[in-house]
Amino acid sequence: MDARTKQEYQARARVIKAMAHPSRLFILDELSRGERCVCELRDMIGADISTVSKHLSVLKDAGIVEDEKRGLQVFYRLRVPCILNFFGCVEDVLVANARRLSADIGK
Amino acid sequence: MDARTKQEYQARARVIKAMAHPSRLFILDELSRGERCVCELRDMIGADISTVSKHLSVLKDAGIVEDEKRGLQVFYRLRVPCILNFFGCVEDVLVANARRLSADIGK
DNA sequence: AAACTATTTGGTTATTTTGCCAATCAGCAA
DNA sequence: TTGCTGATTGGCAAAATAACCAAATAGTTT
Repeated sequence: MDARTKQEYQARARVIKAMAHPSRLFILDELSRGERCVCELRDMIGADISTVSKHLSVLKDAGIVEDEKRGLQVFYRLRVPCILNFFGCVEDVLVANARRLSADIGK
Repeated sequence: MDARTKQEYQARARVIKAMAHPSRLFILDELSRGERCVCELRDMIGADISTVSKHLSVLKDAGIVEDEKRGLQVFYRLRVPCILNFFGCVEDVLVANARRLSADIGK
């Protein structure tokens, strides 16, 4: 794998890594239904607002979400909607895992 | 977010986290073209074979790939092909990022 | 059985990530 | 200006990841 190819995979990994956290997945799922301010997300997630803010900045740095300040609040929304395609496939993996698990128990 | 919902997002994050590494993304991309043995992947990635083996076990534990031993070699293949849908979207994010970057420079 | 090959596992160290608290910043209201 | 609210930033300790080497395992060949 040459240096150029390596960089390409690093760039891709950076995007996926940004999604690889329960709270951040939740945020993406929620934003798929429309924009939300930080305080709404904090209420739903139940973590410190600084924690939620940092999760959002991870998503923003990766280019997955964008923000807009209106008055006191900052609203976040998805920047690239295709992100949602991910969920269906992840669900497929989980279903397959569940099936394997019950098959293994059957043995 | 109740405990049950939290667990669901944790399960999803586990799958995505398994993909969130350059070498593991490369492996998935490569496996999309057919099964490969560990030594082939090691040659392509250029890391220690123990490192590659551990990456593969991360993907396997997540239920994304499966392995089969034939003779001395262990072959890995994708277990859930829809994983590949991810790449297209990740690419979209990267293209959008590149566009934003050049727009910012233009300012 | 002994030597050899392909892979996995254990252990160590370095690095990254996470989550909270405290402090700061930005916008609005009194 | 002063205070209040929403959000971000800096800093720290705990936890999770990553890569390598060395050792162990499994299967082949001689």
